[in-house]
Amino acid sequence: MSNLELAKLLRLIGSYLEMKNVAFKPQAYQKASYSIEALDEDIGEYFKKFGQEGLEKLPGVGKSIAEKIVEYLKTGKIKELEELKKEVPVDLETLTSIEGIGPRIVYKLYQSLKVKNIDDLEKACQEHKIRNLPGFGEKSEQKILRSIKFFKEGSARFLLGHIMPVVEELVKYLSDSENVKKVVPAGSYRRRKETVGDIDLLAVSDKPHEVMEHFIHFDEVEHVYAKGSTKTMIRLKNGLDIDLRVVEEKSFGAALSYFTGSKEHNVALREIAISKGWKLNEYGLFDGKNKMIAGKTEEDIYQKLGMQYIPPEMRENKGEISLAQKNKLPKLIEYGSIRGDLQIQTNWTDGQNSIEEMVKAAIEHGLEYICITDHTKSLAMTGGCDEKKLLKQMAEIDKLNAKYKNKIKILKGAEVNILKDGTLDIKDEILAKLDFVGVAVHSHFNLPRDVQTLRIKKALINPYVDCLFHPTGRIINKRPAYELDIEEIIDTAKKYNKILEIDAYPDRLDLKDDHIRKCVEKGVKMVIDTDAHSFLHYVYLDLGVSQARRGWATADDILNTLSLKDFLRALNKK
DNA sequence: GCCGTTTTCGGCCCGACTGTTTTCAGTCG
Repeated sequence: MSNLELAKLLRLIGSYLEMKNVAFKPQAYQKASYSIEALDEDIGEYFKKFGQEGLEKLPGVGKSIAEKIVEYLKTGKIKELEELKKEVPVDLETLTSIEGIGPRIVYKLYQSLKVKNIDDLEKACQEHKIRNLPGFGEKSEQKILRSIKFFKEGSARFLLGHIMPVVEELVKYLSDSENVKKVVPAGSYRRRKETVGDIDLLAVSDKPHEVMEHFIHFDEVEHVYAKGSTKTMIRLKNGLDIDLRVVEEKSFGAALSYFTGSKEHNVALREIAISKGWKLNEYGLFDGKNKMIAGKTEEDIYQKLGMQYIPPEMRENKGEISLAQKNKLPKLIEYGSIRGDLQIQTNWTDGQNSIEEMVKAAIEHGLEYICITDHTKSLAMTGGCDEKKLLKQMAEIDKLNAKYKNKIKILKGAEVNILKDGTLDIKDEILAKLDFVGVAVHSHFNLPRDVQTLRIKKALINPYVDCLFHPTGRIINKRPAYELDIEEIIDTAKKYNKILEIDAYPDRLDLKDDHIRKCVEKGVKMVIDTDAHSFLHYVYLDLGVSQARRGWATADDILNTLSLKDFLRALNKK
């Protein structure tokens, strides 16, 4: 995990330099930071093998940054950063994660009001100290307060996609112990909710003391709240709280069901048990004479209660129980069943990797086709493609298709920007040459609901457009969706045979579960894309599948479960 | 601070938006 830590420090140096209005260096640090993050090997190991010279071969890393990396590897610190921190002792990372607050503002507020952290900032707003500063006013004060509120509401929960690696690592660490018979994460993590508050792990073991001892010695543990033989609670270095419970084998299913939830789902199950004169709790399902009739597996419990096994992603008591009782649960889309990724950015715009690098990684990931969808020209900050650049990219893709002929198919596409009036920033004649056209909103988030809806509808019904990317524009924990009549967008997609995207990127997951269910009900087709900006991002495909399963989608609802041939046929039918 | 099949020095994605302002600074992506 030291790669992520180092990347964070480099990014922080960049932010400090930005704070002081230093030109160009911030971007240089940012770039180097990406590069470290993208390295698929531990930076320490890499350094051992290739030395400082090797570090300097990493894109964006030159002599100066390489030296800082070596310093970090040897001492765990970077002197320059320590000095910057001393000079301006603010919680820069947290402050700048508030929308609308960047390094420059942090600096100004520190200089004038000694604002060091979010609490200081909130207080300064409430005491109306900010509105009197040059360059600020009443509105900026209110905007900051709103952003803080949003940040605080969201930040207690972790993004599922961000914590999955460490949870999986922990589960593997526990499984590797000879004293652990099995270990499974329960809770909202198992239901694959887009954010989780904490993690509940369940384990079966004959030697709980040894297991707990092993547990608290996991590398990432920062603090042990409590340690007992059936329950131990710890906090990881990343701030995530984890409870481990050791249960008896005969109760494992009951405990798993109980701790997986949701609470509402469990209450409904218990009511069904009661109606039969039984009792259901975390130890098992018991009949009127208190004899245990199920509990070892969840399957047994559901069966005894007279219904189909309900996948965790559906357990929200939103109608799944009555369907299960009628044996009519949908057959949810399976993990690993996506065959093509249709939203991929490359270094032609704001992606980290070249088209070829993305292609190679896609092949390794077992994908049968991908679509390159770089941003278009009006998104200037990404170096968006204009018509000419798109044509050039198409030629490049032709070459790569020849080179990787029997391994993968690369489709030509774009993430075309929807302008304020609902027109697109790429001419139709060029769109006509693309295999797959996605459109997306990247500006004017604050239009009135009806105007926004009309704008997006107009873009979607363009005959050359196939799909609406990240339809609601939300960024989880950061920015709410724009005002939008999603039902009307879904109806429009139905009417004009358009596809809506499930963007699987961890902080987007857009469409969200409820919207997906509406699409399923109305027969609107969807695709699951990673919105990859790096070859590392293909792993997020299954996060999209999780979201789709939470929206009760079957493979039929998701077009990129199809083979290339069938997918293209489905596109051409439109 | 990094980079180079037009450069080892001189560039470095840049435009829209917001909230402040009478011309701009800061953020976003």
